[in-house]
Amino acid sequence: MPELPEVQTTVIGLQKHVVGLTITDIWSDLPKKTVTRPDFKETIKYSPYFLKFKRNVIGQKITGVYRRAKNILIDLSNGETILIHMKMTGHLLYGNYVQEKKEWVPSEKEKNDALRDPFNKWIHLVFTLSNKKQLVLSDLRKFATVTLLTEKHLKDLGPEPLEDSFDYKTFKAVLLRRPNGKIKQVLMDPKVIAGIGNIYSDEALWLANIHPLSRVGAVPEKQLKKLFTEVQNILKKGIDFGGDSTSDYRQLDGTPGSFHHRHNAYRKTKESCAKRGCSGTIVRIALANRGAHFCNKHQELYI
DNA sequence: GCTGCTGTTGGCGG
DNA sequence: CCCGCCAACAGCAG
Repeated sequence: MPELPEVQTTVIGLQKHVVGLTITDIWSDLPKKTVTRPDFKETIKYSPYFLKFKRNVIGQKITGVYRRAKNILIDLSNGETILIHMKMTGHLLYGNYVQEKKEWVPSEKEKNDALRDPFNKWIHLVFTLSNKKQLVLSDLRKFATVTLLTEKHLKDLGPEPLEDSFDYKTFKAVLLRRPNGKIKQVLMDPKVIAGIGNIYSDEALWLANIHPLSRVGAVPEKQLKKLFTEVQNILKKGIDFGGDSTSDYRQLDGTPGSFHHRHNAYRKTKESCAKRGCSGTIVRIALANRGAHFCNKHQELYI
């Protein structure tokens, strides 16, 4: 599940490998679904757009790659920017590929066997680059979207939690816009803070000793300060470990990250709490159509 | 072979 | 303001 650390891990790989290369061709087996119009929030999102996208992208040099929230942004020499959102099971891979029959597979000269991992075989979009290698999108559940960036895409996003300007004052102010909201839901809302999803919200709340159903406005200052610190710590740790590969996520070279070996809460249901001196158990509840995992002892509920 | 679960985001309705 | 529910999809456990 790509959240901020997974997207950042991929962006770091792209900055190292594809900046300076020119896009020479684009292929997709699901052009209408994967490459959406920039106004994809509207009803006509599946109308033909792929040809226009190709005209704007083929022949352009990649001048820079960066991240905003969970979006990968690829700057082109003509001033356009490609936006890629990996949603739940999408991830980008880079290597030597060939098309056999309809499917794209790593070529014989590709020595990196990680690209042959079954999680990496759901290829629905291929950028061929000027060095004859490919940048491909593998996406088992076909939810990822690619388009050209417009102003509308990023305007409602909350602040970036790892930027220097993101201090405790900002954190408190954005959270308190939803004082009666459940703290886990508010943390995951991209309009409040960018980039935090289910995994990292579970882990940050475990570290900060706060129950996920706590009301934002009822959490004492001291605990809120700790949460601010732990949110930043856990996101940085996710990046340091190359992201989380509990599920489909893989780094640009096809290898799994290793943050999922460091979980204390996410998907630890029924296990003993790992906090020192805590005799609690990790439990799972449904919250906002997904799972919330937390320790039934040391995470305090503030209502 | 069925059901439910996995999770991102925007949209809709109460 | 806050909540629940829904859609897109495919694999997997039971």
